[in-house]
This record gives sequence, C-alpha cells and structure tokens, in this order.
Amino acid sequence: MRTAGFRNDIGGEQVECTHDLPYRIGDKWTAHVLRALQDGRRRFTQLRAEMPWVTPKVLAETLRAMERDGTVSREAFVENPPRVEYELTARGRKVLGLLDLCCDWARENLVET
Amino acid sequence: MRTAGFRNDIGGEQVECTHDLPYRIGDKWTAHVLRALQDGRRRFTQLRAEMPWVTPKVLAETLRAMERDGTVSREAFVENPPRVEYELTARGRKVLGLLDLCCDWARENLVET
DNA sequence: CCGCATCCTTTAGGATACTG
DNA sequence: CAGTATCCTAAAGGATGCGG
Repeated sequence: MRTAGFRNDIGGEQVECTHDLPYRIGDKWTAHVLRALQDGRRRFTQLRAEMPWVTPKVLAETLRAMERDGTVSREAFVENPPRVEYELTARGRKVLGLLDLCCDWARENLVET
Repeated sequence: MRTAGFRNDIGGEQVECTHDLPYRIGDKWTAHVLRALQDGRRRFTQLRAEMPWVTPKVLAETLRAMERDGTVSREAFVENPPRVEYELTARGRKVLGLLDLCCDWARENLVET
C-alpha cells in the first residue's frame, strides 16, 4: 500500500496521489493493537500478553509506526524497572471506527456465502 | 494477511481462525480492479489501459486470484486475436460495497485532520 | 491479444540473543 | 521491563521476453 502513481477522487477532486492511506492499517498487527487498546491504556507487556504470537521486535515496530501516524500515544515513565504505556489518540479511535465498520460489514455479508 | 493463530469474534462466536478474509483485498491491485469493473465488463486490455502502472503479469495474477475468490468471472472468446472479458460477480459487487464503505469513511474522517 | 515463464529486487515479518 | 541488534525466510511485486 505504499506505491505511487494513482488517481484518487475522494472529495470529488481528481488528484494525482500516492495510493497511500495516512494510516498504516493493512499490515499484520495494527488492527490487533487497535483492538487491544480499545478499552484504555496498556503497557508493552500487557500488549504482548494479549498477542502472544507477535515478537517484541515486530510489536515495537508496529507501535512506532502507529505513533508516527498519530494513532497511539506513548508515555515512558522513568522508573526502574521501566514502564511504558500506550493509548489510542482521538485519531486512533477514529481509525478503530473504520475497523468496526469493516467488522459490521463482515457480519452482514460474510456469514452466508 | 495470511497467517494463522488468531481468535476472531465475528458473529459472536470465539473461534480459532486463520486471520484470513475469504477475499484477498489488501494487496496492491485488487481494489483498483474492483473500481475498474464497477461499470460493467471490461477486457484485459481495457483494464491495462485504466491501470497503466500494473504489469500484465501482475494484473493476470490479480485477476486469477479474484476469480478463485469468486469476485470476478472470466469469459474467454475463441477468436483470433483472442479476447477475454472480466466482470464482477454478485460477490464481487458485495466486496466493492466494502470498498465504498471505506471511501465514505475516508471522506468523513480524513479531510480535516 | 492475452498472459505465461523466468529472473530479480524489495519488504514484511520472524527467530534469537542481548542490553539499559 | 521494554525494547535493540542481527540475521534470516517467504512472499509480493516488477522487468523482460516468449508463445498460442
């Protein structure tokens, strides 16, 4: 989802665009993180516990991407042992709304084939 | 989007599932093909003309995947030169509906940041 | 004209081990 | 605890050329 050369007509305007969404959402773990954070802030280890299949490297990468996108906020506490908490931003909750929309669609269209 | 190990609660049931959609839609070209076919059947060359950036190999791969998914139908005419036409199936129009839903969401949520 | 064969590059994602 | 660092594999996608 990161390549150039397309035209898009969102908003009625035909604009040469990159075919990018401003949010990375189609990768393997972003949707799961959105879900995991929907009930409030979580720390790194909690997220790992809720997603035992993701390695720490990939989870960290996902969270950094989401932070860049502005969908999660990161708060690091200077303690020992360290503690870091993640939380959805308003923008993150909007994107979660899209995920919910897709789930609704799936419920209505995917059950019967 | 093709890995195992997840739980999904679509339809209220918690089922160990593969995290697959039955339709490949997050790849690079499927959405564009859906759009290109939304107004009726097109032949291979027409699709290429509407998407000058996709190579024939990748377009053919995409169409074959969509045919397997049951979202497009393919009709080959035994002529010379050969002619092949593609068309959305009812299922394909459903998936296009999801795409439209996402576009609506984008219009409402992505214009102002 | 349609699209397959071949080869190649890029990238996402995983395994494992290690630090402040 | 919360990540990095390194290395690795698989898969998507692109370039080019050929064939029915």
